Amino acid sequence: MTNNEIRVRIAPSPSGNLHVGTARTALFNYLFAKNKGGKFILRIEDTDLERSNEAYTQNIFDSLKAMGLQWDEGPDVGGAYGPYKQSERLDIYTKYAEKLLESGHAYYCWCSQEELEAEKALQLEEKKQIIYSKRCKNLSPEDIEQFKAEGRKPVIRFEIPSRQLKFKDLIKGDVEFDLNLLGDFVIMKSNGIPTYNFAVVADDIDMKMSHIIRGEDHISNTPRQILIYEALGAKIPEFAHVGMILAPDKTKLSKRHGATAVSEFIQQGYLPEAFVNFLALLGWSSPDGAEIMPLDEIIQKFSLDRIHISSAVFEFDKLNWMNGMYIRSMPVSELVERIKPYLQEFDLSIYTQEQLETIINAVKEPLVKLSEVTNAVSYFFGDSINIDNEIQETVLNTEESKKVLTEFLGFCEGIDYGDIEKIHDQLGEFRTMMKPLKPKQTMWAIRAALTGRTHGADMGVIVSLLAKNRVILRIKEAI
RNA sequence: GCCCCUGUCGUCUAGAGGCCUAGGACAUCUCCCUUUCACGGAGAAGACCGGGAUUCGAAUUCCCGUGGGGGUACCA
Repeated sequence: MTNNEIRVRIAPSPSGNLHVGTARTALFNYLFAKNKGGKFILRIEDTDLERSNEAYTQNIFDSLKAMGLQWDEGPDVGGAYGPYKQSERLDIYTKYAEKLLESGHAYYCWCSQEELEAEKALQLEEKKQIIYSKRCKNLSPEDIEQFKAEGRKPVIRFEIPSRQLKFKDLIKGDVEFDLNLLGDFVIMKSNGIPTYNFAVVADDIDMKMSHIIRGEDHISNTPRQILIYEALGAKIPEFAHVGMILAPDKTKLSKRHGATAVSEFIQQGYLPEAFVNFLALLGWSSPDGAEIMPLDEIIQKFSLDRIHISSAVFEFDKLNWMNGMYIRSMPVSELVERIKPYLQEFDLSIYTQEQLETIINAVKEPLVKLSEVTNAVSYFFGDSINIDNEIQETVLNTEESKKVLTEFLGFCEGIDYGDIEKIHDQLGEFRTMMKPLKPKQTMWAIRAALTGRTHGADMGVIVSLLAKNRVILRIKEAI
């Protein structure tokens, strides 16, 4: 392995299902790695004992896999730089913290929560900068004994030097911070668990990350992290901060805006490949302007410099369109398989696989989400159907419709139910027979009687698959 | 409050000083196709946040203002 190998990671915390924002960050990392022949690593950041949950970890695995973002190293597949779960790396952080203590970059702090809050309140009142006072920086041995006697457990704080810090972000460009505005921050909590800012750096060093591609909500953490790299004498990776994904009201995307987890979208009937394609276009654009592209094509075309600098609003219109495109272009046999979970309430055994494919083919056009197929296909099942009042009134109860259906009842006898093309011809004949009624009037009456709807699949398919008995039954019921 | 990031059609975006009469996609509207809905095809409408400055020339550079987002934790 060479020193300039590209290694990137996605490091979600299992305190919720995989969020679309995290998913997009994962995607960008994956695309970057694969485009450069590098490695994509999954690390689970479960140091928040309160909120972390095994079920969420599983959801993260499943969602990432569904999107096709297979990781090269991770908790389940292992790798040379494991373990890949922070809860299994606790001793590593302790060692790094001791190093920082020894080198004088960090110190123990015995302040209680209450003392800290009081300090903050005072600073607020005096309109001063809200910064930790460093009061524990130079404690006498007596003070420390005193604190210990009180049973206090210390945290470890990292000391911020007094200077400016500048770094080059691959997306944002130069970013500069005045470190005098930053307070000495906690790297080890009093319970011996590292804080986020410390653990990420320790892990990213150990796991040899070359690039850190993440959301811009981390941009203000970056100076603290760079300081730790420096203090540890480690190589600083390249940073790339991607704009946030916002809800249509331009606030942070959250539950109250509807689905936020990848798994929810998939459940609703969004195809993972369509979802991934859509996500890629949320902030990134291909050099040739192409929009609908499979993952491997996106990998080929991907580069960090085509990531848009600002945040993006997540709207459903384009996702819906794109999902429809993927549904329509998918081979029917595969589509049927993907659709089956949404057909559980029906007795599929009444049709052959071929017939099922014919049905799906006939109803797939207007589908936006797979879940809509349940309703789209319902009149192909069962004997009788329910017809709602409006259709009954406006379509079936007219004189013309009665006439059409009565005529059609007789006509049904001679239909060749096994041949859809022939049915088209025969329906054509029937329309001619019914002149001067408009073709549309004729067809609507039959469609309404057979399906209870004014729109739906091709009539040839409907008549053929319903077959003689059910066609006659439904026509009779409608008259 | 303070700090950081950011602002092109409703939305996603192209755009790196003249190629911009600002391009594409989705959504919207109109028309065509048609046994319905759709799909598909053709077209329309629609944007550079405001103000200064630099320049022969600015969506593109720089300042100020303003809108939006993020951070300011013993959360990640």
